[in-house]
Amino acid sequence: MSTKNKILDAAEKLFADKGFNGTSLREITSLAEVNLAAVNYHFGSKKELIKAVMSRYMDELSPKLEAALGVICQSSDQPSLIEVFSAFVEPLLALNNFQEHGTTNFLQLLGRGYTDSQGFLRWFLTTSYPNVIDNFVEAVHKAYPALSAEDMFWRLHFTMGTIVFTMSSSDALMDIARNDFNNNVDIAGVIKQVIPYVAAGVAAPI
Amino acid sequence: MSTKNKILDAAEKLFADKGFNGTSLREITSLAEVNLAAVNYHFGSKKELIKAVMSRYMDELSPKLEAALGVICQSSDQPSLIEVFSAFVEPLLALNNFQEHGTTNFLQLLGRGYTDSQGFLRWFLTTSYPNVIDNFVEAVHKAYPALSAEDMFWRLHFTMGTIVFTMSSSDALMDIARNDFNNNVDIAGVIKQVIPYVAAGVAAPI
DNA sequence: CGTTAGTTTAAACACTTGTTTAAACTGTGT
DNA sequence: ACACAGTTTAAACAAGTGTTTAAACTAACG
Repeated sequence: MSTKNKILDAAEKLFADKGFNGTSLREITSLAEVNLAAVNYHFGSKKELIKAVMSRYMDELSPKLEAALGVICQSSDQPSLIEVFSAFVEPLLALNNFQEHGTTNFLQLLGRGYTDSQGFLRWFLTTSYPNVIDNFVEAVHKAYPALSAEDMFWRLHFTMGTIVFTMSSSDALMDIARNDFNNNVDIAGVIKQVIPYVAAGVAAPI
Repeated sequence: MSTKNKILDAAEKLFADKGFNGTSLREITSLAEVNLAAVNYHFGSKKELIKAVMSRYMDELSPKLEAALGVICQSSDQPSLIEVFSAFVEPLLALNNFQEHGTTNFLQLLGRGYTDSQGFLRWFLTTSYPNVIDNFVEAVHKAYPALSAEDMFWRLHFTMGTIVFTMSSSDALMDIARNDFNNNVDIAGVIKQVIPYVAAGVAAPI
């Protein structure tokens, strides 16, 4: 495996676990078993490394999401909100083939991107991958045409918050669920739980 | 104003803005216009300062929340979920009398507590103020008895995520809403938007 | 072989972090 | 006036941060 990929793998794991601010380059290079200076040689800076970690996932995920949402938009039937949100499931779970713990890591990283780093990552993501968001908004509008643009705006952000916040602490939550309910739930189980919740939230009467 | 309170006020503002990890003691003491060593003299460590900032709010808020939720629990009628969540509104908005921008600051800090600091703040809050959570769970159960303990657990965490995530980026969101919809929304308006969403989410069919 | 571009390495850089020290200052009570 | 507890202060501490440097290594090509 190349030095570059060793760094990306180690950084991904540590960033998801402890946040971008909370992870030092020395921790990353030590886990990756490469020299400290290799990060700046291959990526230029820590900020660029963060972008590279996120891009690796987004480049894999965004075409699949665009496609799945596009099918819903172009179908002649009116979709249910459950169907719209379910379009995310398979592409998200497929990240587990792409990388070990890919689904969890990506969703945790997404959450970090919103809370760490004063929003520079949010800006990077929304400007780099606007089609995903556009298709999503269109699909939701098709499923619930009565929703005004402003209500839509707020409810999509509430949904984003639910997903991202849940996933960024999903390890702790799954531990609690295991202890308190003897129910061995995994990331797919959490996604199954959250879809009815957000679908009902978006569908709430105005 | 005492040195201790000057530190608490400055720390609160900076913590809410940039997170616990992202704020240095020198930034705090410089904004508070006190000596650097004053933090360790009055609070012992940065960790204890974080706890103190949160405790100041929780000690103000938790009796009011317990009371408001207690009323619902002890009433003979079955409450709606909208009523349960509405019980939070007045105590939360009252924080604006307690401190400038108190509502926003507190909710942002709560969000930081879940994502920064590897969960030590979550542990501190749930063990220090268990009655609030217990009363809340009881009220929700009364409004929706069919919900199993496990489903309740997940949906309450989804709700927590919605609130906390929304509020931690509420400034940016309100700006967007102002630009895109010419609608001058404030924090009370956001709360009005979010209550139907979370109520519908928790009430979703199983 | 010798050259050269690409990569890895140890060391140092300048800077920031939370914490501690010991001296100076403050006001209150004797 | 003195003493003393409480508080503030400047300075230093050790440890950790991202980044840069220049030398060493590696492999491919003429």
